[in-house]
Amino acid sequence: MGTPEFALATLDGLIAAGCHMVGVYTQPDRPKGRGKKLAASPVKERALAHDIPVFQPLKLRDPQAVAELEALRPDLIVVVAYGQILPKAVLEIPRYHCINVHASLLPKYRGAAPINKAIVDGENETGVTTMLMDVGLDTGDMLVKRSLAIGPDETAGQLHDRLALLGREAMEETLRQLCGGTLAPEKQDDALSCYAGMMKKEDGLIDWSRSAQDIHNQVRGLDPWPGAYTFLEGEVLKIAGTSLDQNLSGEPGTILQADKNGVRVACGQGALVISELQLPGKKRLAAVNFLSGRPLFGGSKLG
RNA sequence: CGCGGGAUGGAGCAGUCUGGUAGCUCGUCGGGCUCAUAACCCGAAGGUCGGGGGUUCAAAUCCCUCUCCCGCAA
Repeated sequence: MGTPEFALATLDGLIAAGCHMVGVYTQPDRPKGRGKKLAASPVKERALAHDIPVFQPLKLRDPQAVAELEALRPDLIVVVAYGQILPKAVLEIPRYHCINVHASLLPKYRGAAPINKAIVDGENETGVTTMLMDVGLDTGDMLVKRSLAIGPDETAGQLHDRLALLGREAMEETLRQLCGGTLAPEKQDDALSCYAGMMKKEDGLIDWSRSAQDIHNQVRGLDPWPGAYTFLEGEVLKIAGTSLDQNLSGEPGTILQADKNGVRVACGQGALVISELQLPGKKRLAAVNFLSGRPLFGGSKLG
């Protein structure tokens, strides 16, 4: 069971491992993109390409959906970013377990947006954890953990891709242990847990009174989605590709310099160097190109 | 048919409403200045104005249509 791109690596791993998959569950096709056209999830497309039966129940709680799943008689259910909470009735179906791959070092960052939140919080390490699912949200006993260091300028998109691969590895190791009978479930320490709720558009609004480091974390943690933004003369201005300049300072939100090297903006502490900017209807542009068509001068304010 | 913005020399934009010699900031190339430079000065090359059709003496500009890109919303 899985839905977004993040789940593809693990799905590929299972396919490569030669697992016999009786079915793939994914979220129903939803209106997507500009034309509001129905779009299949990445997992659905991959499953179809491998001739694996696809199931897309609107609600997994629906007794009919539960019965349908039961009829498949799965030995094991692997869940990666499926997007629906599995009810107790479903958790009890497989002969062995329901195993989930989660993109954080549990018990930290349970929930929907662990990758983004870890960066926004300025963490320098994260990872993936596989667990035996229970009725709680990412609260099951942990099985295999893999960690990696977060680069100082790494974006959520980059980290996402690395963690997806790490997740596949963790899942493969978990399967080896399962087959070898060496699984060693470990309880989570709830006292150390924290949750990463779904990211919202508003989380991208920049508060220039915060430190340059904090804003830098926010920008890369929300890149490529939902994106960090501020306002330029009443227009939404998305920014990306930031770095720090601790030698400059000024009234928060003030543009200190704007040239081919980037747009330097004063923050509560230090300054932020912006190398990519984007206005509504325009493409994301490198500072040098952006400034060619839209000159910015020191002294003007953002926000 | 969800709303909206856009496609103009290599890059980013203006010009479109009020049809009539293609403009700006960069980049590139040549020359100059300088101990030197991504700095400054002078000069040059480079464009079927996204594709197709129509109106007109004349279309980047007006009308129809197609393709692609992006913001919002989901």
